[in-house]
Amino acid sequence: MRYWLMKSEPDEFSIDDLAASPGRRAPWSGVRNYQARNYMRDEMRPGDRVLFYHSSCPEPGIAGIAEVASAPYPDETQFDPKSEYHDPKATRGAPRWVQVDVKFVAKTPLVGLAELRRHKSLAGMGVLQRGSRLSITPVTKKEWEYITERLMSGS
DNA sequence: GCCAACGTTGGC
DNA sequence: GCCAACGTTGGC
Repeated sequence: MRYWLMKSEPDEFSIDDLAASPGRRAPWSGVRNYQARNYMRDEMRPGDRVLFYHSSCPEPGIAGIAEVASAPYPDETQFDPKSEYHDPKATRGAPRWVQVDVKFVAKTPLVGLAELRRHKSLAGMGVLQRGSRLSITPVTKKEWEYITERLMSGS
C-alpha cells in the first residue's frame, strides 16, 4: 500500500464535499498535469491512503484522510466541449487523462502548511518543495506515520 | 493583487 | 531540439 497527498481547492471540492458525496466517494477529475496523471495511471492502487490537502484558500493544509477507491479510468470531462477541463486533443479511442475514485475516511484537525514546515522529518515532502505545484505527490510511510500519529492525534 | 516558479506551446 | 512567450498555480 502506498501513501499520497492530493491537493484540492476547498472552494471547488473540500473534504466536507467528499464526506457529503454519494457513498462518501467521488471521482478525482480534472487533473491536467502529466506527472500527476502518471501517478494515478501507473502507481495508485485501490486501498492506497491519501492526505487530503486544501490549497489556494485562507488556511492551506491537510484537512483529512481519504482512500483510493478504484483503478484509474478515463476522465469524462476531457471529452466534454462544455467542460472547463475539455481537451480537444483527447479522443475516446485515445484518452489522455484519467481519474481515480476517492473515498472519504476522516476529517481531521487542520495541519497547516506552516506547521508542516516546522518539522524537519517532513522537509522532503513534495508539497513543501520550493515552487512545487504538483497536485498529486507521493508520501513516504514515515511521513504518513509522523503526520497521522503525531500531528493529527488528540489536539 | 502580487509575483516566483513551473509546465506547455509553438516558431524556428 | 531549443527556447522565448505565455498561462497557471498557489502562498502570501
